Amino acid sequence: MESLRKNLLFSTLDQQQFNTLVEHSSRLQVSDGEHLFHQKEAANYFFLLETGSIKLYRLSPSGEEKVIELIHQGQTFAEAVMFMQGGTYPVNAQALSDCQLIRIHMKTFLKILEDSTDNCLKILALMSQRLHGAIQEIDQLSLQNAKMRIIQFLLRDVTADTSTPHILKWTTPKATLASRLSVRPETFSRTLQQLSQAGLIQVKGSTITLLDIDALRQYR
Amino acid sequence: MESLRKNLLFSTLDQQQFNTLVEHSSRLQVSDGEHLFHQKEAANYFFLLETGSIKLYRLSPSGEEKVIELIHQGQTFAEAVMFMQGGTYPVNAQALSDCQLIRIHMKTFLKILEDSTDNCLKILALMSQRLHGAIQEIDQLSLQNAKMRIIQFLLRDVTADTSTPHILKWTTPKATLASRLSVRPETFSRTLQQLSQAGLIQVKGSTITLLDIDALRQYR
DNA sequence: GCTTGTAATTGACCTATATCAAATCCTTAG
DNA sequence: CTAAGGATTTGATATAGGTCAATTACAAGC
Repeated sequence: MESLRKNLLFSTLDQQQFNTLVEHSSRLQVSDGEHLFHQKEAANYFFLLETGSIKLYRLSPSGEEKVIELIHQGQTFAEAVMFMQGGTYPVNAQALSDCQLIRIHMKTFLKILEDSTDNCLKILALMSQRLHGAIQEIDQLSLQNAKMRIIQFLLRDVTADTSTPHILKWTTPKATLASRLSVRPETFSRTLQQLSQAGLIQVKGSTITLLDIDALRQYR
Repeated sequence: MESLRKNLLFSTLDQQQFNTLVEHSSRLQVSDGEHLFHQKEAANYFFLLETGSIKLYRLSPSGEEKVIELIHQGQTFAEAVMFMQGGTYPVNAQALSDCQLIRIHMKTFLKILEDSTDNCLKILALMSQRLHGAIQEIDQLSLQNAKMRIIQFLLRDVTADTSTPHILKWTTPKATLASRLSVRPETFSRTLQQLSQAGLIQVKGSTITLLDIDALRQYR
């Protein structure tokens, strides 16, 4: 349970608290395509993803899927459910590859929180970060158009260094990324095409090279 | 500071904590149209709205306004900022009418939280509720079309009772509501028109009568 | 009551993005 | 290597909802 200790969320736990937590946590695997949990299912655990990637999605009344978030290794997810009244998962979680994860017993963790405000505050920070992310998302959906959302996504983890071309490679199917960005795969493809033609990026399968970061920023 | 005591957020404070809080809180008014705070402004206070209504909005790069949330009396807002790294408001807050509110000193409240996990957990519950709301919002924006969002909005506080026509009246300018719902005022107007023609609702100025709630539900 | 300014509606038109279908490309199993 | 099946791209077309402009309704002050 090394990876637990390393996670920021648990960093303020004292040794005893940590041991209790470990006792009530277990490692589990899900294979590519399998579901970890479904929307509206009673929630007793939240998770830390050790390896692999997971998509959290919802279904519209008409049955189409919208990816709410992509989880990558090292991230925890579904902790917010701990504090919600219903106590059911608000999304579906499906593995995008073989995954290894640790599931953490909510009740146990809650008990620990009750003992120490330090931990409480830590998790509060996390939650407000999530909330802020969500607000960000809302205004991207409502104020930005598809092209801008896509560019934003491309620029996501570009740091200050704007001169060197930046290479990014993705492992997630394009259709999934498209859903995350709330566009159709066709539109996603066409937009990359466009940017490519404009000389801003270069697409090679699932490897994208950002050629002109400043120009992309301009756009966004 | 009666209204503070009544608010769920502060319900678990003991007398001493409450007094401390009151000492560091003050009542203030903003008149119709005035701003309470702006986006990116350093945040030292969060608020409880006693009377009136407030809109929280953001501006797109191109300067257009998107209403993120409408605050009504009795609600607290901007508490999440307390736990955020930057410590600046992520939205603008503007009064939609003359407002009376209480501003609460974040640092003080944080100190109190540090003393008692009860309060921490309470606010965690609130935050996860907010987060859940935001997720709800995201999937409404991306999975639902304008008409459905509008209907959803009309049905918002319709309870179980589906037989009696439900009357709702709004005090917020239509353009503001439209922005909240991420549609243009024109579209908002036209959609209401449509629903009206279909015999599902009846529009009289800012008073709407829901004539056929079941049919509306059907739609959504 | 008027008059003036703002808000809401209506109409005509346009565009971004969805949809549907077909053509490629890519990966994997054999 | 080859075949099969899914993923991705490309093309053609449709449409929800945006934009712009004109019109009407409504409220506030005189």
